[in-house]
Amino acid sequence: MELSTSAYVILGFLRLGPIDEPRHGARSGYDIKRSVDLTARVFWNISPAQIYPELKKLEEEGLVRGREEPHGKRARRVFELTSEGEAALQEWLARDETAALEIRDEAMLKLLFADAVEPEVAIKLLRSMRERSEQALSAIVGGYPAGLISEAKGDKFPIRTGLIGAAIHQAIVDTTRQLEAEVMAETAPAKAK
Amino acid sequence: MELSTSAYVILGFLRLGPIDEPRHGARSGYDIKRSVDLTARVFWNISPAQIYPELKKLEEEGLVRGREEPHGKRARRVFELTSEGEAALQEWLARDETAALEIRDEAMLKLLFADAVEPEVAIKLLRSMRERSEQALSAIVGGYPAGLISEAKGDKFPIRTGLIGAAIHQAIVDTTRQLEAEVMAETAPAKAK
DNA sequence: GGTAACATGTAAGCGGTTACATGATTAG
DNA sequence: CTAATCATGTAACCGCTTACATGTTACC
Repeated sequence: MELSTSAYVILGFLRLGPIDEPRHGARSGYDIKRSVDLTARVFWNISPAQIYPELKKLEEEGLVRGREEPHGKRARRVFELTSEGEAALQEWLARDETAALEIRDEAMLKLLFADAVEPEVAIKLLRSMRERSEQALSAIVGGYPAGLISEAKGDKFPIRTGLIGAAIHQAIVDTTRQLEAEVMAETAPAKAK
Repeated sequence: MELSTSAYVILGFLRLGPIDEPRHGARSGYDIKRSVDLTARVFWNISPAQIYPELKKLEEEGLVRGREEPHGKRARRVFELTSEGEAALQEWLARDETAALEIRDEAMLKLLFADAVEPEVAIKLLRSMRERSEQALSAIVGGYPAGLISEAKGDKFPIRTGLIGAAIHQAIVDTTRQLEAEVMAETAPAKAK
């Protein structure tokens, strides 16, 4: 039985359980989307249009179990892992394959070609890259409480994953700051001597 | 006139000119693919199936100029930027918009859920992440001579972009190594005391 | 009373990959 | 002689995003 990566994301978050309010393991599609935005967004994204059909498929395959749990008149369908679902998740985690890493960064791309434009434009590029990573950093710090909740439940890896994300963006901040200085020094060499 | 990001990648590499053998500015679709693999792969990828149709479109729009330049009986179609193409590239570079950054990393994803499995599996995950980035680092170092060629032509940003890529992967190597040690210490607490 | 958040879904489209097809040339 | 590289393309498919549709509840 072949599952898409998105399927495993859903299984994984159902296992982690609610990130913000610790009810029990059961979660809605909406909750999953919110959790992804809170903890995984830096390295993975998933849209509602993927989540809902995927949950249906997973239920048909017996990897998750859903039940209606409306709040008043507001529809709400919550899911939890079956033992088959947990097994599928663990099999995926242990699977011995080199995991795919894909980065698509328009900013780096523009920087690569920045010799075609004035240094001022390049500096702007570097600055906006830096600011983007600074924002990502505070987003990770903002998601830190969510990690703490996981940790309270005995899950230590959400915070560790956040650490890696933070290190990546810190590296970008440091390097772009350095390059900004370098390019600016070339722009105004009149000041030297 | 709206262009896709892939279109700008092609324009950008045509402007940079040949990365490995400095002929003149003209380049084939095949060359573009090779250059991307050599210098931009860490943060952007593009497949032949995108390049060839896009070159045709760009020629129709007058942003590139192509001519046949066969090597013996082997077909070869080389392109160079028109002044309109150069202008389009510069407009894009200077355009004031927050550039999109998208990361899709299965390894990080697995790590996020690693509490579901034995610590040994998590350590394996961390190790393969580290090795992946170590490989990326040597790929960047391997592409360094290509950057030097650009620099010889007066283009300084290819190397600078490489510096950022290297910093990112160095950060991953450092952080995963640290986490490996941390998890291993928890696995074998018997040794303590 | 209005806006934001909660909540679930569908349809269309597109950007991109995989696989295939074809053939020439060079290096070992 | 054969494998690798050079070189250009097409067709099919698919994962994913955007946009849309719909209604509820909480909060200011």
